[in-house]
Amino acid sequence: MPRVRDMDAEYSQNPTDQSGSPCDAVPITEIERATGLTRDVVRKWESRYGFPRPARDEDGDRVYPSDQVVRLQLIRRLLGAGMRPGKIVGLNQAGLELLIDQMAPASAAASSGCSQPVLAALARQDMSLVMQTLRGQLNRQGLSQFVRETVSGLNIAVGEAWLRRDIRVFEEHLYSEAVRDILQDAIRTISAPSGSPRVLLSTDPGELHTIGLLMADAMLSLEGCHCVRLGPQTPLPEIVAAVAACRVDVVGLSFSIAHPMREAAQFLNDLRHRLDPSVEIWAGGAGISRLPRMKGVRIITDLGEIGPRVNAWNAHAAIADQGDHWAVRQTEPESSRICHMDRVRAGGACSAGGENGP
Amino acid sequence: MPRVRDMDAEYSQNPTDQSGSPCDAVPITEIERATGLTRDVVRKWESRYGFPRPARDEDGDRVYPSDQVVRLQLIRRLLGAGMRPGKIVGLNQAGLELLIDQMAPASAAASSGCSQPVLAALARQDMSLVMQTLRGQLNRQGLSQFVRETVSGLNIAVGEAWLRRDIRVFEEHLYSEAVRDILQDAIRTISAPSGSPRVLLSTDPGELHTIGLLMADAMLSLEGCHCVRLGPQTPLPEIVAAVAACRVDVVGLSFSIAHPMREAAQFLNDLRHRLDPSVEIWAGGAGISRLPRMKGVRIITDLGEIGPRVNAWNAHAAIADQGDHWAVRQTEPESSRICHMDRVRAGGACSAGGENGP
DNA sequence: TTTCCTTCTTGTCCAAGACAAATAGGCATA
DNA sequence: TATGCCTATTTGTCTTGGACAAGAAGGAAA
Repeated sequence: MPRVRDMDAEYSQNPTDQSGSPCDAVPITEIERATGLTRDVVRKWESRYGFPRPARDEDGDRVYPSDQVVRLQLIRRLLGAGMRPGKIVGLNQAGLELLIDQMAPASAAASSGCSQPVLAALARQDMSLVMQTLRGQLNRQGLSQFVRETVSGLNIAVGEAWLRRDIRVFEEHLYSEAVRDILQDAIRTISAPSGSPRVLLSTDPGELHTIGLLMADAMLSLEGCHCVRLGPQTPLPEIVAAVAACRVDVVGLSFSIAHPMREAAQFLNDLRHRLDPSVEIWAGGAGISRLPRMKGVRIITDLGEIGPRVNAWNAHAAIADQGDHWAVRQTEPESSRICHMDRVRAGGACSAGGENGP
Repeated sequence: MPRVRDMDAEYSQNPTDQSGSPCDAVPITEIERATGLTRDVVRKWESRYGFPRPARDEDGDRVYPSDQVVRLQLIRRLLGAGMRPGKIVGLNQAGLELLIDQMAPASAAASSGCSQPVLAALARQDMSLVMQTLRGQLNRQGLSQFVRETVSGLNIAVGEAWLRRDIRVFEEHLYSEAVRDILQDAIRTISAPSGSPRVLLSTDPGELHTIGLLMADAMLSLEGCHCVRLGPQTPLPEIVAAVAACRVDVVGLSFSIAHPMREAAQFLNDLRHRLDPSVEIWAGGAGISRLPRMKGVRIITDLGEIGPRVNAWNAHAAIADQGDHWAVRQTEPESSRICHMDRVRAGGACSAGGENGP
């Protein structure tokens, strides 16, 4: 039965915030953006688990108090870590935080390397110290190790620090910008104008985490690949068009945890069907960590895989150039698709989650 | 009434695509992605205008033939150019293309400066030529003029070229990345670690166009300001927290045309009420072009205004240091708000609708 | 020409339910 | 103890038909 927009006093728990501030009356659209959960899901949770329990505005539309938004964000992260909605939706904040604590009890990532000093500097908004520390680490380790270890670890550490409320969202943003700055600068200094394979980098529409993309760009550039960056939010048909126009050999995509996995799977599937079979798809990021295996899509669970992967591609290309292109590519042993995609999960490339929303 | 999932033979126009290819049986989720239109809108059009008219799969779910997807994409473009749905939804493909052709008949912006060569190179995806042309122009003009004239003009030219179908969305993305690259590099070379005022730069949540932000960053850095970049999509409370924590003097915000104006107005209003009165708000971008004047918010209509504005701030700060801070600030003549804020529209860059919403 | 007001258009949200795909849990087998 | 299969439950996505406010258009008055 369609709802009737009554102004029943029953719903009068409206916060009557006399300043007119919107922060305690978040509309459902904003929830979608802030949490990555769809409207339908949020409404279903409400009816199934009794949470969230939004107030209503004068039109009868749902408006969520900010503490419920925070709880939804915590739930989203726990979901990404493998929890089931039935177990955690409806837990109060203390319960959620308890789960979080006992889930990532000082993970190795957070305490290794230069995570501690960076987090500390971040918490004081001392960006020059952050930059200095990162640059120092980059110079010590070299770009490859820096990306694979330091940035990966920091992404996880920052995400966990947010979860633990050690740092705030805007500090996460500051971190993102700092890393973006350093990576972009480093990539610029590598000149690989005509290497192979040619790789197109993007994220699916709705994905904003560009750090993962930059990390991939760095690793690929180091291997001599020619990277075509499309930036975030490229619609599928445009990716297809760009692949043809720019004659790329590989499409690299990054998915963050903030994104519904279902969509990522469908996106990859559609993309696979629309691309020439000779174009490979390499997908990475925490958003696809527990994706069912798909034919014709390579899941990159660790940035360290990129080097060997590029070498393999070039080897195949060399053979293919002597004819028999397809046969060789097809007989590629399927087992080479490693499946220890456990770790990285919730911690892969861009799990820092600093953008979209929270 | 809730639908009943019947398998009525009435709907048997299902394309029975034996290859299983999704190309002629596109689910509604894919429509959302491919067109940027929401499910709700597509369904409403179906009931209101009789288009699109999807087939149904065995579950009773809508599946769209690919030609209808194409028509929806054309409609989306015309909508972005200001047409009304009632006039164009339901037109056949020929009618839609006719409308597109007779619109956008080559504007002045597209033919000035180095727009022509850049557009031509872009249409061939010759990114090294694009970069070379832009860098040359930057060196000839200097950063300030380059930003104010070349980039501004190109943003418009690229947007119009997209409308005319001279370039595609992915080529617009390539342009964005190129400009981002060049601007970020140029900004890096300016060192102004401790200048004043300290400016925090962000966009409201829902805003993705970062080029405008980079342009502002460039202009501010040239004037010796210390810029704190928060990146796009920072929620309002986080901006407030960041202002306090980073002790900034000015908050700079960019709004693109793709954003509903009333939201921008409300955002600015809320922000104004939550910030300390001594913190100024400078807002720019085409999204606020015809905003009613607001107390305590400076509208920047032209990037050229930034220089004088910074000078004025520093002069006021000097006076304020001798007391009387507020009185002086308040008597600033309001008339300095020029109104030829037409250009810069959407930052042109990503206006193509590569993102989520209509 | 500009400003105001009314009417139409159009996007967003709602409720309640249907259902498939994913997952968990039990049980038998190697 | 591990592994595979099968059933029961969970959970996300899609459905219909309608309500409604913000926005645009069109017309009248200044």
